[in-house]
Amino acid sequence: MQKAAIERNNETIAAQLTPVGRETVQDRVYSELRRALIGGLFEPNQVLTIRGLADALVTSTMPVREALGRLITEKALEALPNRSVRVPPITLERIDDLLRARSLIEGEAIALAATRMSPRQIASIEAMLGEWDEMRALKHKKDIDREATLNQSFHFEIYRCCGSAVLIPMIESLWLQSGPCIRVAIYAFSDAGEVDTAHYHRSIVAALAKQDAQAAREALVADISRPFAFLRDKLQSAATKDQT
Amino acid sequence: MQKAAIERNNETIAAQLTPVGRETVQDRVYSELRRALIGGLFEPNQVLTIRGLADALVTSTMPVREALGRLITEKALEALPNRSVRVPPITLERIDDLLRARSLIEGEAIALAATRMSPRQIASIEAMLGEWDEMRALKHKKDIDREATLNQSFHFEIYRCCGSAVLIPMIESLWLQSGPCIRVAIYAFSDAGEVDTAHYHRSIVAALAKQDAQAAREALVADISRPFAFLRDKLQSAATKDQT
DNA sequence: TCAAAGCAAGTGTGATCACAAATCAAAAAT
DNA sequence: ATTTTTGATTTGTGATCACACTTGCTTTGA
Repeated sequence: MQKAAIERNNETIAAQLTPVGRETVQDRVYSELRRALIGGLFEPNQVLTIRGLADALVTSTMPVREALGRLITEKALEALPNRSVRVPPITLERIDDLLRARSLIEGEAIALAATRMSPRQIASIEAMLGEWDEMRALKHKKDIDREATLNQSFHFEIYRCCGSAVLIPMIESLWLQSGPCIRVAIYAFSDAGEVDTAHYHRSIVAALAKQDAQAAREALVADISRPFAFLRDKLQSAATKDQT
Repeated sequence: MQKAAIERNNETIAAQLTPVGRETVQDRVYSELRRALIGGLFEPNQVLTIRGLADALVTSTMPVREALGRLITEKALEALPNRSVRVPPITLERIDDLLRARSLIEGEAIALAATRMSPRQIASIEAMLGEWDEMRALKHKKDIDREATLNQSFHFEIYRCCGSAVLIPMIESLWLQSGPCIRVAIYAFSDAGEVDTAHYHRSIVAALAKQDAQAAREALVADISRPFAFLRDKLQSAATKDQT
């Protein structure tokens, strides 16, 4: 019996091959819609139809309706009484509400991460920061999508170190909910002149490197407050203008 | 033209009729599964099959699979790599993780509620407390289901006053996730002798009546920590016993 | 001229079917 | 006796269809 030999052979094969994964269509639809939502491809109040999305994604309605259902339970989308679904509208209350929740939960996550991050993990984050600067220096034209993606990776790389399997999905849900709002703010930013966004990220990394949980929390809150505050002002001025 | 008369007639009819509501089958399945989960009808590690649930609920597979998908995104259920779904297992890490998240978020919610609750709302909570004692005094036999339901109403009545449409769904998700754990603890409680659960709730109400946010937060954390701590001890002793 | 009724296109929901993958048990081979 | 293979059953996934409800427009009636 060549059991050991066969076993060894299988192992060498396994070492060379990369797992193929068995992502379902529904998963791909879900990821794609998530990406679109966080990226702000859909604007607030826009209604989405199952068949419309199915056509756009070139699948049948089945995976789409299940993905939509999941996004609705995460409050990333909203089910109207008409049974149609839309991207939730932006209101002042919702902005404040989201910012408070994000400060609370992401603040806790980064405070936990501050005491747990290994030097290797810190270095990884710092490298990211450098790459970021590089990109920003290179292209004078603003690449908002790339910027947003990098920002997302930066934050979640940190959050992943908090060691909480409960908090992280909640943070993902919060990003999903604030995605459309943030994107509106970002676009407004690029018109209203640039702020030094890099500064915030540097102070986050500095606090993490010192394992200073409180400083990390404060730096993070300052970072995520920025677009919310901007959007808040924008909405308020729009509201007062409507009154005239 | 009798327009005014017709209008008046319609209004009187509308006043007598109660809206019929348009709950879908999927919604009912979802609610039912939620109830079962929070109530601890399913035990940790139990796998659920779509067809099995569909038969039990007397519907087709369609509403069930969508409800399951929603529960999975809320982390109330877990999707195994086999694509089958089970209720998540209890581990020590998960218990601590859930307790931390619940203390953080529910603590924030009650702190917000403490500054916002109207005297009328406080009175409503107090009345609940009385009804509670009454029930407990009446039946010497412990009615765990009723107890749990009342506890749930008590907490969410308070949380609803926090005025955050973002926090409340997160709390619901957390209850869903800790439901099976808690139920295990509760059952163990009833064997291990009763603790004065009423005391915790009284101190919560007292803090709310004084609008003392910090005291309310602390009282709440003490309240929700109790079953978690109990369960934690139980698991740890079981683990050490396994080692022998 | 304007509101109400009627019609047609579009949309979500649930049921059913086909298919592929997983699971389990019995049979075969070592 | 243990392992492997084979085959039957179960299970999740995706597609399609039927039905009910909504919506927007046209037509009808006052």
